[in-house]
Amino acid sequence: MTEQHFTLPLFTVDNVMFAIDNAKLNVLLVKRAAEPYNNYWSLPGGVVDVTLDKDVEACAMRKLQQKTGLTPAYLEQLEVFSGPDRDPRGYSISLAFFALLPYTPVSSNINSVSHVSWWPLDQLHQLTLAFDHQHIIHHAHQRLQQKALYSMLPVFCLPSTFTVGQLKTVIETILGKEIQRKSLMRRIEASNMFTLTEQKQHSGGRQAQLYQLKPGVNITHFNRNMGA
Amino acid sequence: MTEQHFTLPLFTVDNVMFAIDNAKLNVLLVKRAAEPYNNYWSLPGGVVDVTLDKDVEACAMRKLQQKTGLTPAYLEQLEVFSGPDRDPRGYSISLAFFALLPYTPVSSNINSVSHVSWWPLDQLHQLTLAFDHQHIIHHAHQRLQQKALYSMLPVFCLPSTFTVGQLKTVIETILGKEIQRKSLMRRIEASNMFTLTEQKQHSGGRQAQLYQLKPGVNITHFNRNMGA
DNA sequence: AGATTTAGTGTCCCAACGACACTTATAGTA
DNA sequence: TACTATAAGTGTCGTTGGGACACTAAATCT
Repeated sequence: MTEQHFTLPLFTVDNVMFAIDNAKLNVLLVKRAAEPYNNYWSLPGGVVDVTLDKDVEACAMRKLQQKTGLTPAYLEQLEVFSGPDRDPRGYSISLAFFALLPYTPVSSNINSVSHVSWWPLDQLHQLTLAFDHQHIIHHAHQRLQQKALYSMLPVFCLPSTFTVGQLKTVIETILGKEIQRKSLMRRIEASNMFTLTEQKQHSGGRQAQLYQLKPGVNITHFNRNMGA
Repeated sequence: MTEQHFTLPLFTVDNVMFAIDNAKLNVLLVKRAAEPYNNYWSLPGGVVDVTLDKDVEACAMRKLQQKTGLTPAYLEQLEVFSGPDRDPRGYSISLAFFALLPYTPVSSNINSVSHVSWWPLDQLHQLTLAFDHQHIIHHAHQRLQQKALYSMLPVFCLPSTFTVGQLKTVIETILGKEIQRKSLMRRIEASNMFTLTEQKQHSGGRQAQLYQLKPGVNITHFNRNMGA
């Protein structure tokens, strides 16, 4: 492995992918298999390949696919983190992405990475992550909480059809506090983003209405405050 | 594992700096003095100097200072624009910043750039800008309008002490529509971000109360919808 | 002194939402 | 079959923020 010395800063992409499992918010991490931070858990990311990636979003998607086998349901730019000290190899610039997905177990037999794993967010402080990835995750989490208050983003943590109860649980998990079911239904109604389907049962209760995203709806354009 | 050889994309920083003059929203542009797009108007920006810039924000500030002589009152990351076609020299990645400043005339005798000038936003469509800068400005404008609705950001287009009337004019210029003075005063009150000072007159009317940002207030953390 | 102009207030109404009690539908179990 | 637990969904009150707009206040101009 050749040690590279940059006169130009190194530009990389990192992904903070969230999913909800077992009523907990999880982040997808990969164990590094190279120096620096060999064997440390880190965010899945990498370097842009100008022959493969039509833009940085495509790069982020490709890296996620390649390193974790998963494809996010939602992806957006979070923020650029930069400086001379965040990578021991020298000045580096990283564009962090923020991604959501319905929880999917990961198989860790992906090439080039020894391990892939979902980690509950509330256990991350026990780990020492590579680079400033702990810091990046913290920012991503804050963004997720912000957006959960005033947008419908959390639906990307659910399958394509879902019930109000499921969405309520997801939002509560993200926010770490309870919300009013009534308020959520009003939001769903007012957003005009969803259609109904048949029915579906749940653990010992009345059957819940299934909702579904209307095709071609831009979910990021709904503004309403909740529990602020 | 084999170390792959990548053609590294060019990473640059571009600044969309807004100011209000003559009841119009203006963008600061510089005339390029090199290929490609020689003599085209463009956003002031450049490449990171790892010896000078402690991070990308510092780079953005330095480039603005160096190319235009102005220092923004507010600066935040906008978005990363990337792809193989936005720069004829090849694959490029640009982090765009979004900046605000009380209007200040520019002197165009800055080294390395032939001209610097404020351009009214509503005249930009008459120009052909370098690269995808028109596109970037469009995004920045949308962001500015969004934030003008639910934050106090527009105060950065005013001197450190200002009147409600001035702020009203600034917001109306940004949004392109009138807002209620009463509503604005309620927002100022509710935000708890400002203190009062003495008085000041205006063209043929009652003297207006001068407001001032409280020290150490993070202006980005006020959420309230206006005119949405 | 009166007109004009801008600053600031008082008040009505409506929309959004938290809170919470109430009704409805389903599964489990006696 | 009835009773109970549980989750889904509704009705409604009260609060809050903000649009609309008329009103008062203070300054300049003629």
